[in-house]
Amino acid sequence: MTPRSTRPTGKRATILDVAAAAGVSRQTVTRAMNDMAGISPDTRQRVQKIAAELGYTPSRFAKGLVQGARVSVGLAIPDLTNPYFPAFASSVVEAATGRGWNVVVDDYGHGTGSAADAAARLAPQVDALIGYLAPHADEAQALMGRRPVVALDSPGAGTAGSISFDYHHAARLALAHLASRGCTNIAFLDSDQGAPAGSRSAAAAAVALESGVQLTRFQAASSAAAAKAAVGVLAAGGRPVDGILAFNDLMAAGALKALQASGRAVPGDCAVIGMDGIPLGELLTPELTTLALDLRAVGRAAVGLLEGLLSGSLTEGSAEAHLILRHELVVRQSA
Amino acid sequence: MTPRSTRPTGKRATILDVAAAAGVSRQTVTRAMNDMAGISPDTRQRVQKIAAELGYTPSRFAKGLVQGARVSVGLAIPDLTNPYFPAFASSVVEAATGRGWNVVVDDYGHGTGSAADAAARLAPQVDALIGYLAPHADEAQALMGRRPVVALDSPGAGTAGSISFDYHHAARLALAHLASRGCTNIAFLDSDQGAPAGSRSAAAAAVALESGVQLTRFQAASSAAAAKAAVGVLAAGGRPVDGILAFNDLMAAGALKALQASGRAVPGDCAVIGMDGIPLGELLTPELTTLALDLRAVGRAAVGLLEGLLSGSLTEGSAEAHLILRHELVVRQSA
DNA sequence: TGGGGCAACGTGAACGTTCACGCAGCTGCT
DNA sequence: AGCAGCTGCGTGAACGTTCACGTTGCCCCA
Repeated sequence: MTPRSTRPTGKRATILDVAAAAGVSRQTVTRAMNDMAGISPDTRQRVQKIAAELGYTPSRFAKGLVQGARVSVGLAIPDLTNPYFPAFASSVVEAATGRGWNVVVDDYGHGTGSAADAAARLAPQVDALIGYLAPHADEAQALMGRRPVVALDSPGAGTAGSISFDYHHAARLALAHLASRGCTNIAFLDSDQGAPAGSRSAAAAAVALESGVQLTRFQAASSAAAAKAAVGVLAAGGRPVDGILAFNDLMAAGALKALQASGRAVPGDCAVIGMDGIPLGELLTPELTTLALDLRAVGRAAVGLLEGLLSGSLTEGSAEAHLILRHELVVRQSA
Repeated sequence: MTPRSTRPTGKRATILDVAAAAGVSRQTVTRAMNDMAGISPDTRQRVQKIAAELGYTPSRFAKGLVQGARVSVGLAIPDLTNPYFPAFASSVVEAATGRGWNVVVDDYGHGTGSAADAAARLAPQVDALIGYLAPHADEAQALMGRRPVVALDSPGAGTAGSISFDYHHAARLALAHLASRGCTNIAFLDSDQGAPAGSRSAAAAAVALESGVQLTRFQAASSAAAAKAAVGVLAAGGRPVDGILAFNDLMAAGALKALQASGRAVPGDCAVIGMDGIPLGELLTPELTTLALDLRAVGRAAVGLLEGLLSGSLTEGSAEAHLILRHELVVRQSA
């Protein structure tokens, strides 16, 4: 039917197939497809039409091989289901798209995957890597070789760049606020995932000590359901907690639900502070007081670091390549 | 310092640099790097060490050129900030990762971008495309040529595959439930984005007619804040609405907030039904009654369609390539 | 009438891998 | 002694593009 030229029907069309079908050379096809000069309007149209008919699509590999590659960055995320991460991912994608880069996302939360698996999958495909990689950030950097890795919330890792958070500062803000509300028996609801769990509760404990606040720590998986269950147990037994600081807003939401389910008023009987500052917090009842991060700034910073590292204007491991960001207390209704 | 061989310091190391430094041939380096047979353990180790020292990383372009490409699929999303989309994206990423594919994500919601922009960015980079592309699905398919596109919620588009939703069915479920609760003056809070806005409100209107329910339709942007504002206006004037069906859970959450802010009880004074069934709904107070989609199934289905289309076991445009999924009513507290 | 210049098109080379061979040298069996 | 077979390694070719030149034909002006 359609004149398929000599192409063996089944393999994809190459530039040579188009050239043959149009009776021109490779280069002329290139000129037509890429809107380059040095070709007559007639020929251009004719070639484009034939290319479309043949279903010709230039090979991104051949193109990448001969032209310098377009930067593509890997984004390793533990769980797109936790609203914190899409909020972060969104800002990374935005910043990357603005630079003409593209982003390959890997969510290693499904099944039993670890950050190391994600890094292994991404490494052969990308020029740089951003991610919540703890506790496998070093392994990820090894897999990437010279190519830069920016690790989030993974302090002390040997990656080219990193962004960490000042949990001492966060704990100070939160505990001071809870104390000023009259809370005396405060619980720190930590996540059992990621690396710096130890550092976080250590920070919270240290700050509690200096400010003379009674602080107990307990752990749960980083989800609303797990937090709910944990707080349910907590609320049931012993001396009642009158303030909860959660490791993220999702866990705080779960805590809220559990408290309400057990008939305790928030913030009346127990105040709750979250962490992250995701939009979810404003939708809850009561609206969530939280330690907010400027999430768009975090994504921008990560991509900015990568840009510096890739261009060489930032040397890997240098002080400027390791940012420490601070949370800000946003007081709403829950505390 | 380190013996950099003849490599011009600055260009990236190639397989030839490694071969020269190790005093072996290209092929032996290949054998060492890819754990192939036909090489002595000693040589393998030596070559791997030298490769690491030189920071050698095989070019994914050269590799892709000579071996059949690893499938990479584009995922075009309007707004990662709306929790529906990460939930969907998460299941797509999971299904794709399971097949050894990788996923390039483009969020075209930032700035003034449209689905067409996202498709244009992704087209040169991927072998297939999944996305909420309305109303530019046809354009996206054109950009992709023969490569398959699976469009979501974009019925009637000329894409190779599609997944649509039965809004008549959804409207029937919701309106019947609201009617059974005694609601008589119901509002449909539609989104002003995407293509099938018309079809959705048409479906709702049709169903309202058959069931003899009074239905007014109003529109807002697809965010909690916009929904809040819209409902605020609605609640202020005229005859009070006693039931709201929102286009998605995020808008429903906004509606909830607005109603409560204006002192109206939910569901006492006004019932609210959302759409999507994202986890957020369970965290709200009252918990959100919603028309739920099995989101993981949607992602699996999209990737499954793509697999069929890529392998040729599914012919593009055939009936089996166009799925229609149904929502299920999950009754919680808000209606 | 010669030739400078431009428009339109073609050709060798290069990008960095892997594939499919080929070729030594050694081992062990008949 | 002869040779098949294995181990370990090397070489030409191919993948599909673009870059940097060449080459042709034609117009126009001195």
